[in-house]
Amino acid sequence: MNEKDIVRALAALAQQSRLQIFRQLVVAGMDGMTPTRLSEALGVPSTALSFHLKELTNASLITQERDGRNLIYRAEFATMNGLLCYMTANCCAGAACEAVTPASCVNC
Amino acid sequence: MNEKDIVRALAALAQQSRLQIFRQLVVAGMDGMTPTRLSEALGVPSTALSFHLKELTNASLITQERDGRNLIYRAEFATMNGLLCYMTANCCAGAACEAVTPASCVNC
DNA sequence: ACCATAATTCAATATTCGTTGAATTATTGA
DNA sequence: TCAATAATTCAACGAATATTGAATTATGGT
Repeated sequence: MNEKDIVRALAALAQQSRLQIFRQLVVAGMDGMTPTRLSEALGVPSTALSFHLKELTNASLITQERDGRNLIYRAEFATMNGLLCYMTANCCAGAACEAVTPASCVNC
Repeated sequence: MNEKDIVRALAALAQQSRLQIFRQLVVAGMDGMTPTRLSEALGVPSTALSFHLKELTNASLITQERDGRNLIYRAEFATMNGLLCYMTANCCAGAACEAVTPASCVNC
């Protein structure tokens, strides 16, 4: 994940509706959710929802899979993890400090 | 940290120059850096730098302290940590899953 | 007080973003 | 194939963002 990917992912999350959508999908886990359910749960009109789902998909923060006439969206945890790691990288030039490093960032 | 704070922080980081500034300050740790040094290190013109520093400050991602004729900016690790926690909260409805939870998020 | 340095504010501009409603595509079931 | 459901695309608009150069404020040293 390079700088451009990180900016893209952050921009995708830096919006109320999209942050809510993403968090909803994080909670849903591997079950995922359909646009219709997301729309009901969050009160986002379907046309706006489509737009936001595309933004999140372009940022690789969510994935899409078709199941009959429904689409299932799921959070992409690998991307989220990459984001968390990037932000704390090289913290305090490596010295012990007050900063937080996500548990799984040993190999970032 | 509520939803609005999170969106504000993410928006502040969702821009190439500001992400670079923030990371530079994360690396600098508690020493911090002056606008002049940041400008030199990153090649961001001072007027744009001021704008971006204000954005990051408004988002509580960095702090400002005066030292003589210099200002010293520092990363605010507490806010960054809040951000990391927020994104993984209630992951997979609490079930064991592939998601990452930052080490210090027990009390989020 | 004066000058130089440090940094910010202001005004203007081009670009990007979010939302809405209408129209369109895709899939299933009768 | 026809109707219904699921979801997306398109066009249009107002609002927010990033960048630039010029002007301004604040501080320290002589």
